[in-house]
Amino acid sequence: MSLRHAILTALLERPSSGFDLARRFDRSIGYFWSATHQSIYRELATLEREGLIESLPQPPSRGKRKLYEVRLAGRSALVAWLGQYEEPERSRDALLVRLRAASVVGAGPLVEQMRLHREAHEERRAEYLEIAERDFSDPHPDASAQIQHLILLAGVGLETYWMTWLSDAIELLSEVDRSGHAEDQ
Amino acid sequence: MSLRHAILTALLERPSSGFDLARRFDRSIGYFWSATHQSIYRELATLEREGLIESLPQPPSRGKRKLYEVRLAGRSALVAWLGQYEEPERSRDALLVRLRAASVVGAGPLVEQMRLHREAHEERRAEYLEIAERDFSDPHPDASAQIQHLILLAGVGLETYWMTWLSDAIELLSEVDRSGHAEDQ
DNA sequence: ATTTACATGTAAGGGGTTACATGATTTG
DNA sequence: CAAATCATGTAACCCCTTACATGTAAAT
Repeated sequence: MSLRHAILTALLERPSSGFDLARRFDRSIGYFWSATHQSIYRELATLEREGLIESLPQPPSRGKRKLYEVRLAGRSALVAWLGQYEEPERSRDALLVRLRAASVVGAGPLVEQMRLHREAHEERRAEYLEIAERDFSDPHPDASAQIQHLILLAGVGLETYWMTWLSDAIELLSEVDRSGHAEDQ
Repeated sequence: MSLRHAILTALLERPSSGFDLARRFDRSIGYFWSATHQSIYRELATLEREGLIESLPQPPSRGKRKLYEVRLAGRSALVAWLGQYEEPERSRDALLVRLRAASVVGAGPLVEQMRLHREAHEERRAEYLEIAERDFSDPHPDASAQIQHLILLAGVGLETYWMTWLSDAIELLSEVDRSGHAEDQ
């Protein structure tokens, strides 16, 4: 149920088309809730059917921009959702599952994969820092900007965390590799 | 595709029933890939149909334990999967989506939710530390134990990270609340 | 004998991904 | 006018979750 509320949030800030939303997701809400254009279009259709958003009147045709804006019912639904408590989800990380498998059948090419993951996290971190500098360097930000900055910093911190953990992991796996393989246990 | 490989890993360590796996997942692989008993039973059935695992011959009946073990093809499939590179997934966190919404419609009861999340992360962290002390205090662990310890420490670090970030976030949101609401922007 | 814990499943539905289809607009 | 880019959608499938159904074994 998060995608629809992410969409409502984005549309409240600025009426947009599905295509716009897809692009905006890639560099803001998408840090913590990525979405493909297909899922966005589907959710937009559902939201409109339910009367939470409406498309600005334009001749509807396939290749034409279709702008949506949030109706009052949509804003209420968002506020209501904001009030619902959800337990924190357990994270799902295929790399950790691979590492767990490596503890049984040997690391194989996993160390190299971890190096690539570390690079990916480095790049993502750099990207976030760039955005932070560009969009949140105002010395007297309003409340909204402060919160958005905080969210971005959550991303920076997470990427940093994985970078350091991966470095430790790579080091340990390399040592283990040198001094007898896991398979031999 | 991670669940099946998590299951193969667990079964390689010890032939188990679906019920066993569900319990073992709760306190090991489940740190990074949780699974309900329903999904485990379904995947076990699929794996058996595909010939990657086999059930030990016993009169199959509904309320009776059904032990599975991994066949050679299953081990090969696991090793093959281990060699496949996957990009790191973007994390999905409904709380961050809520916070993003709060930057538009105001924080409302979100601070209290964040306190509860912080508590949940504290508890999970304590749980992991307990397991670490109980299972990984051997001064000369073998390679497999070292890797499993490393995975557990990834969990500890993540929980710690979210605890500190949430503390910062709660503090900022409280300040923002005191000095004029986000809604008023 | 009944309750509780153990154990295995089925069914429906939600939400997401990948692949594919199609039209409109801009640029060389 | 051809190609690239912008833009909206459909269809099939995958994996997971929630709710429900059912049977066995141990404890009181």
